Amino acid sequence: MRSRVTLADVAKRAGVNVSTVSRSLNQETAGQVSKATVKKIRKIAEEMQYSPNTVARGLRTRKSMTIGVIVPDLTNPIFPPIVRGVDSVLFSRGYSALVVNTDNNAEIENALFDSLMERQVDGLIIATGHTERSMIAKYHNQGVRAVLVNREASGVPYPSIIGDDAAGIAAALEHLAALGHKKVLHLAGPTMLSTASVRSTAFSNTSKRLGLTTKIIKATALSVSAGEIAMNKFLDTYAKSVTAVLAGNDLLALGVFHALRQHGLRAPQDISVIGFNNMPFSEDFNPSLTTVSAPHFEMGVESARLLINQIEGKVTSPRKITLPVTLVIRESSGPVPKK
Amino acid sequence: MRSRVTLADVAKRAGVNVSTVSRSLNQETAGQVSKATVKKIRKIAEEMQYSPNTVARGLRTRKSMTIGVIVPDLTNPIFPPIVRGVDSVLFSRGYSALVVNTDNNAEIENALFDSLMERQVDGLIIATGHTERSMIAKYHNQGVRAVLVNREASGVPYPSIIGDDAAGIAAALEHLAALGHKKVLHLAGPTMLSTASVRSTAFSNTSKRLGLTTKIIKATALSVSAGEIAMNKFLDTYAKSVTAVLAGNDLLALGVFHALRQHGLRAPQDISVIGFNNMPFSEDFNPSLTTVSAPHFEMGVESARLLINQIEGKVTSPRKITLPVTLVIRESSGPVPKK
DNA sequence: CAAATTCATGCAATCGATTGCAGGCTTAAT
DNA sequence: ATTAAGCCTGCAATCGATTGCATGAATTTG
Repeated sequence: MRSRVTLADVAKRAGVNVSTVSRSLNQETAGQVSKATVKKIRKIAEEMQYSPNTVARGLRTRKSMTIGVIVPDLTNPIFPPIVRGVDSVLFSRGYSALVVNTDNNAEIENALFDSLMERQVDGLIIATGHTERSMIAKYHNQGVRAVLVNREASGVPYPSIIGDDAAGIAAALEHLAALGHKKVLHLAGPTMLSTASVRSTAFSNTSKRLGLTTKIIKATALSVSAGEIAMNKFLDTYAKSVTAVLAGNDLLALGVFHALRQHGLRAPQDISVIGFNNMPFSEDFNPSLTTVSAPHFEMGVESARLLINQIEGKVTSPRKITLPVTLVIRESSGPVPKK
Repeated sequence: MRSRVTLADVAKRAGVNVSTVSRSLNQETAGQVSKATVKKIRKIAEEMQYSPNTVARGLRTRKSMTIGVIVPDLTNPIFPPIVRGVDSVLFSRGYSALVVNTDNNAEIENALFDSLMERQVDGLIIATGHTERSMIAKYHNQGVRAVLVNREASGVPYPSIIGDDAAGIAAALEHLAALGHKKVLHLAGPTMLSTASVRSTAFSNTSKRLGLTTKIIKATALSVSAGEIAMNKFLDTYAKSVTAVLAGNDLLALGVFHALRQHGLRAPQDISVIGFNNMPFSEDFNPSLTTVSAPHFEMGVESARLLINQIEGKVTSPRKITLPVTLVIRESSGPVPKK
């Protein structure tokens, strides 16, 4: 890399001290310098194409203008929209995002956390459901500023931004009930994941209220293959015991599609299927997936706003922001099959 | 953030100078310190949970251990695998990735570039096809180290890692020819995108070799909606003039599906459709998409390797790495319809 | 045993910014 | 005209590491 223009270079050319250049170029301190000098220095800096060295500045100011974003796996299509939402806010405020993937592995998460701390990030946006409470507690003990996104926050000292999972589950079940379904399966994600347990609880509550007969099975991960395995196992023994399945997320729902196909069953003719998230391309699945749409981009936006306000001490942030979700009805849900 | 343990803290506790601590903790300089001292200092550092301040180190060493990764849009499903490939290498070598999205907008790209430079990134991984040659030239003039990924490199001073697009297109066309197709449409991406023009050229060459009759239309972007619009327009006037369409990528192919549906046509019964990339979930489309599988994760891996080797001056890097692709045959391609 | 190396450590400069303090100069007030 | 009160600007410390050079001790060599 070619060496870049420094404050000292500009100062020399302008015949002033570096401190004057620094003050002239910084919005808040420019008032301390005469208007004429500011104008002259800005012109020279422009000509020389001066641009500040963020690393040097960060050392002195103890701010890196960098935010760590911790996700389980960028390859899961709900995360890119969140990251882009985060990014849009961060960039406009002069921050950058350092995105890391934990693969839901505590050891990796620890290593990544250390790496982020060494890089002096100013805060953390945590989108991993898996993160155990102890890990969060550790962050907090170290005085790390953070917000949680797409993750429940109970008993945790950080604010969180979530979609209204309970309302989404309720809307989905009401939709099924309206279609005449009485026996519904819930394919839940692993309980260690906060979204999974929240949705699972909402499922139990709502189905009780609606008077539905239910079964609940658990997948070992929030992935297509885990969903497929769990659903296959279920179909092997209980095939005709339910007329609909509500999956913990869209990937699990996709796994359900695969399993149904392997059992010669079709959605929605034999069994209705509903997912959660409205992930990109879920409308293009075969059949197109009825699902609960969560505002992932906005969740990213809100989490970044909250974090930065917290960092810059602007406002006392709310404990929790719940964003509305909407049920998107597509082909995969239909009336109860006549037997 | 709580203030962290510094070298000086460790030095004081150990009763030595900071320089001794620094040398003891750094692999390459530990030899300059007596074994006993090294051992003692490492123990103390461990106890105090010392971890280096990357910002301070970076200022002195003029290395930020950070790499800028420039993509058009993380939301396009081919990029997350590339980014994860990049990340896997970077992390294991102690680097971090700063991922930015240009949305194929030159102005934004410029701003992002400046921001990356201010952050003293050690190099760039460029995955934007759009980047004009002039922009690349600018990077090079500033002495920036970079590699291109998923992007053609002709006439450009940086090495590049690409999939074997020509071979992929050839395989797809041979597959179509073997199915009896004689009249094939190519739905190309905008020519300003390097992958689009490479694939377009390969299409022309191969179809000539195979003696196919062809039509070529262009979408205004590599997106579902752009593909849908272009294909709808084509179908409005030339509906029955081809029996197959080879799309410039999977998103365009998905747009083709939409347009076909709107015209009451089905793939592959009426028209066969082939995409490019084998993006995640393309096997779950309706119908499942025949496509050319490109090794995106490996492309990310190789690009990161190349860049780091270049930065650390290990080897003279090759000008170009071409990774093999494979045709994945699924439901969307079938024999020519009997009329 | 003296001279020459080698070894281990400390001192201090450096990277490129920001910022508290001081001093010179201008302007205003008495 | 003298003093007080700004207004600008410069000096120098600082952030937390790395590293060239110097120094004194330990070891080797002749």
